[in-house]
Amino acid sequence: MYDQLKLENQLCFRLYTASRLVTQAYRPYFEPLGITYPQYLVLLILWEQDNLPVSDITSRLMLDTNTVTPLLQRMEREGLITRTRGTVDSRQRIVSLTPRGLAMQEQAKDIPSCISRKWDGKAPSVEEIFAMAKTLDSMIETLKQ
Amino acid sequence: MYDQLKLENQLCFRLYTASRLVTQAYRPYFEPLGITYPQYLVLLILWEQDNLPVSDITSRLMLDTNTVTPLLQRMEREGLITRTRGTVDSRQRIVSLTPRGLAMQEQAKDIPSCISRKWDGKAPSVEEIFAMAKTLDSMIETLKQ
DNA sequence: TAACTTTGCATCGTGAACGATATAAATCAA
DNA sequence: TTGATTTATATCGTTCACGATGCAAAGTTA
Repeated sequence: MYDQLKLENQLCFRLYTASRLVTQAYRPYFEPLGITYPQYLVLLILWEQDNLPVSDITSRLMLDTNTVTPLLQRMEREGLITRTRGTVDSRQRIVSLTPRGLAMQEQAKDIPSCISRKWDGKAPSVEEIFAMAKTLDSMIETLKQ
Repeated sequence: MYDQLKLENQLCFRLYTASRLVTQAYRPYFEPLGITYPQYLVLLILWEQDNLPVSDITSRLMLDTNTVTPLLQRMEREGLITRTRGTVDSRQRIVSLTPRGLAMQEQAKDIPSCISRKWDGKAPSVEEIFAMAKTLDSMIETLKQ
C-alpha cells in the first residue's frame, strides 16, 4: 500500500470536496432566484462591469467558451442577459444585463454574509480562511501557466 | 457596487477555480490510463480496501449514489471493477477491483509526486499547503452537517 | 404474517466542464 | 487584392454533480 495513494493524503480531494460543499451551501440561496452557482459568477462579473464580450467573461472565470457559451445561452433564455453582436468586431458577442439580471443584485447582496455566518463560532476561523485565500491565490497563479 | 459581491472577494470562486485547475493538472497523467479524476478517487479507495459496497464509496467521497452508480457502471464497462450482488444483504452491490484495476496502482503510484513537483520552487510552499489542508479539513467537517 | 417503513441502489433530467472540431470575421502576407 | 492565418465564438459528445423519483430487499410493527 502506497501512502501517497491514500485518499486522505490527497490535497486534490480536499479541494474538490470543499468546493462542492461550499457550492452546496450556496444552493438554497440560489434556488429562489432560479440561478446556479456558475450563473451567479457570471452575474458577479456583470454587476461589476456590464456589456462585456464573451472573452472577458471566459478569462475572468478561467473557463473556455465551450463551457461559457452554453451557460450564457441558458441565462439569455432565462431573461437574465442579452447577447448582442459587437459593432466594432462583429465576431464578438456583447453580454449585457437585462433589467431582471440587474435587479437580481439587490436580492443577492446578502448571500455572502449569510454564507460566512455558517462558520460563526465554528472552525475554521476568519484568520485561517484569510490565510487559505492567499494560498489558493498563489496556487491558482502557479497552475494557470 | 457591493464589495461583498466582487468576484475577487469570493472564497467560493477561489476554491472552485483551484479545484478545477488541480484536476486539470492531473488530467495528462490520467489520459494514458484511460481514467478520469473521479474514477481515480474510486480506485484510491479500492486500493486501500477492496470489495466495498456502494454505500462505503459514496460516504467516503461524500457523493450520492446518483453520481456514484453511473460512475461505477462506466468503470465496470472499462473493465476496472466488477459489481456483484451482496450475499448477506442482496440490496448491496459489492464493488471489487479486476486484475486490470489492481494493476493500475503500479502505474499510478508516481502521479502524486509528479503533481507535487509542479510547485517545486514556486508558491505556495509546502508549509502553506499543509496549513491549507488543515483548514480545508475543518471547513469540510463544518459543512458536512 | 400482513402492512408499513427504511435502506441500498438505480434511473432520469438538467446543467455544468472540457476535449475536439467547426465557422465566420478579422488580420496578415505575398 | 488574394490567399493564409489568427481570433472570437459556437457546436458536439462524454463524464460528472445533483435534485427528484422509483423499486426491491430488509427491517419493524401491529
